[in-house]
Amino acid sequence: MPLHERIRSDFEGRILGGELAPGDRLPIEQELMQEYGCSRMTVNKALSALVAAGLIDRRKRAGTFVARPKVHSMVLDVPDIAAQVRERGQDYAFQPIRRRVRAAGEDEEEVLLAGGGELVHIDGLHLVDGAPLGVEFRLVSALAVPGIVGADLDAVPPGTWLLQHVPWTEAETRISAVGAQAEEAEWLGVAVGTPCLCVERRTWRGSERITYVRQLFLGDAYDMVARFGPGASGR
Amino acid sequence: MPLHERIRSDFEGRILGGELAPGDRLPIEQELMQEYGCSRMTVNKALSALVAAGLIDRRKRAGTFVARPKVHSMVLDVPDIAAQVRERGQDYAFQPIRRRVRAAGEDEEEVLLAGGGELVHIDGLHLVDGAPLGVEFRLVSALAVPGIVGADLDAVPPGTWLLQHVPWTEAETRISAVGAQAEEAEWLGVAVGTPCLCVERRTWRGSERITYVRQLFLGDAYDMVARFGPGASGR
DNA sequence: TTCGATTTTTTGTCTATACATTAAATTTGA
DNA sequence: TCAAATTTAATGTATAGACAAAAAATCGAA
Repeated sequence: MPLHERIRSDFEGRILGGELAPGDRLPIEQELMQEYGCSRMTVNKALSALVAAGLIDRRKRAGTFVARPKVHSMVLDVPDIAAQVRERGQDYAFQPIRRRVRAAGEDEEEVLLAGGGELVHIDGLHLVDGAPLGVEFRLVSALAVPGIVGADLDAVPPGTWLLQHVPWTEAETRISAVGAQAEEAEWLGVAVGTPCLCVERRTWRGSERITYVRQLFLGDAYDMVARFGPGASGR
Repeated sequence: MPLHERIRSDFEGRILGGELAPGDRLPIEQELMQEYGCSRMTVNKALSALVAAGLIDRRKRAGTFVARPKVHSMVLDVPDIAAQVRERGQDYAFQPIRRRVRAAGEDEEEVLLAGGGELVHIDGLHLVDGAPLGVEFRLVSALAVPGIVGADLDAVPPGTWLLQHVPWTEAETRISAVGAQAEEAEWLGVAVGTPCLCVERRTWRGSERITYVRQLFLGDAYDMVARFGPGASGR
């Protein structure tokens, strides 16, 4: 393990373990140079990494301090549904319901997404061992993702297809609980009003909108897990 | 803007904008030194930051490449409910329902949490402008958080109190959708079976368990937001 | 040809030093 | 006394150079 990495993880451990509390002061770089018998650049590299991770704050002339936790952020594992289901030894399938290419409607969301072009509108069903797990309503910008128009989405669910074909994305996910509406309930094969986990996601590449998706999962069959901790900031 | 920062944001922009696609090769450090007229350490610092952000991969002898997006993880901002509500200009209050100090029950979760000591059991209601937003059922280890026994939790919700007093924690959150049960529905003032967002969280400091909480939020009044992208790794 | 050893290229780490920047601490001046 | 100017202690940025480590590329021999 490189020295700068050792210094970093030393202090990471002390902070996460509670030995160093928020507001506590860390030794100055000169002292750490002596303690670890290394140059200032090495110490600085270690501390810079801790700054990037949000664990410490540094102020010129004042020193280095354990940061107070600001936003309590966690890493949310967004499961690849197909992989997750298959991991449990069950069978996954995506069943397309509808698919058309159309112009954007009145909705501002649709107008922004289309960006002057057309929208590919895809509805489908996630199936586990033949039983519905969730329904999905998706819009994709034909301008931003030209390949989507001719793509074969019967084999691959559109989410997976997009992940493989759209290079780098920024996304925002909104999670809430709703009761299934009439049409949704019918597809899912449950009573109207059955609690479902609603996942809405908007995706960008740079400033260009790629897709909007709204997924409705049966509440008792699906849940999401998030972690917060030392492994959270790293990838 | 420092030079290393400029180099970093240059490439960040090109990658996020799609100009550089996953798998594309970046110039070697020597070329970047010439291009930016700086030393190798400066180039290296910029590229190291991009590695930390997960935007690029580097291999010795092979070079530097745009990374393929890892879609499985997003950053979930676990909101301090009180702060979030007040930000919207509404009034937040926490109404304690029950509070007692007791021994752990049969449940393995409770035994592990107590760790040989007692448990502080707190039930309460989150109120927005006087109306229920969610109910909360919480267990705190009295051994791990001695201060909790005498804490005044009428003014401050226990979640906020813990955040302020047990700073750096590791946590696991499970999110699902459920229908409100009889007692819960009564406290929330809704019909039994109303869809609710269920948030379960276990929290550690190091290997010591701190708290377990199960929150039930009205589905139409509360949602969670997660982000994936360049801003995700920062805090 | 094909496997194994050697070379070469590129990144990874570290040093020692220099000067810039910021803000706390101190001194100065009215 | 209090506020403005100065000093100073700490971090921030950058340089040039050295050697290490890994893996792709090349070469050599069975």
